[in-house]
Amino acid sequence: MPELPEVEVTMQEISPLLMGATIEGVWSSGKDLREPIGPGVMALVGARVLRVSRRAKFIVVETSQGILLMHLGMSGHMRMPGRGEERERHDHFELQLKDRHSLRLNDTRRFGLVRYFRDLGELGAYPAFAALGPEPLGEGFTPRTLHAALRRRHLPIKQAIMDSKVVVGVGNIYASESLFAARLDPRRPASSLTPIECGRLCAAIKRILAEAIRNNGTTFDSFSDALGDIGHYVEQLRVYGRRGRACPNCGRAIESVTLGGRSTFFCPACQR
DNA sequence: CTGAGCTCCTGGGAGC
DNA sequence: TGCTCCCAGGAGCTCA
Repeated sequence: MPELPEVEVTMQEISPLLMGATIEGVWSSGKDLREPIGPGVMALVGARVLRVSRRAKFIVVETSQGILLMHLGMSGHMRMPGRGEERERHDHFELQLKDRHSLRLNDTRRFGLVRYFRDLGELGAYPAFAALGPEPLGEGFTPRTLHAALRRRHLPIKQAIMDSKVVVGVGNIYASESLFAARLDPRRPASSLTPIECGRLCAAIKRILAEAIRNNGTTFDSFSDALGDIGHYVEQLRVYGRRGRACPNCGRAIESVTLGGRSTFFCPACQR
């Protein structure tokens, strides 16, 4: 469910709740997520939240007593329940805040992540964090950097842009959408893209992700943001999940193929 | 280094 | 109704 736009929307919504708050208690379900929630998180009790940000699909909560890194995985979402609201099935982690609502992570499939770091240095040394490529909406992601990153990659371009070393935050939905916007066939070898095509793709990724953030992300079965609002980008999807329906450009039927084990949607006429 | 394949986990829907 | 199979927004691991 969550790709970069969903994580960004979530981060923006939990930020006001967390900023300046004092963490009174930390609870976890005892079930492992992608990895066990280590006992280190208990160091956050008594801490004051100083900063909330996003890097790739990670939410980073900096406090006076260390850093909390959270990832929503495939099925995670945050809620901000008030006092006395019962926990729900698949709630796995909770920050209890002094004089405020709590923050709860609910994650059905448990592919999410909650991990504690003592400081920014330790976070920066975390391999999954250190190896991250450029932010798609940042200045570090340009046609030039994209072309350089793709030059030696022979796998399909769709898979390449989902590789976080190339660019972070582009998941399965927005990969198809971005390639449609850039008029590029998702099956093309990444190395075959010309600098001009890399320019189109870079611009398309930025535009699609920014649009999705403005629309509160995409709702499929259940994505709702931390305020319980649903995302509306699903109404804007041009190709994803639309096999057999008409291409919004040319009217030809959208096709689907499997690339890297993930379903991929495209217009065989518009995308070359 | 690259890329293919498998894995973690739960739940919903299709088909029989 | 109930079973089995397939699929789902992510990403880390191993192996060739």
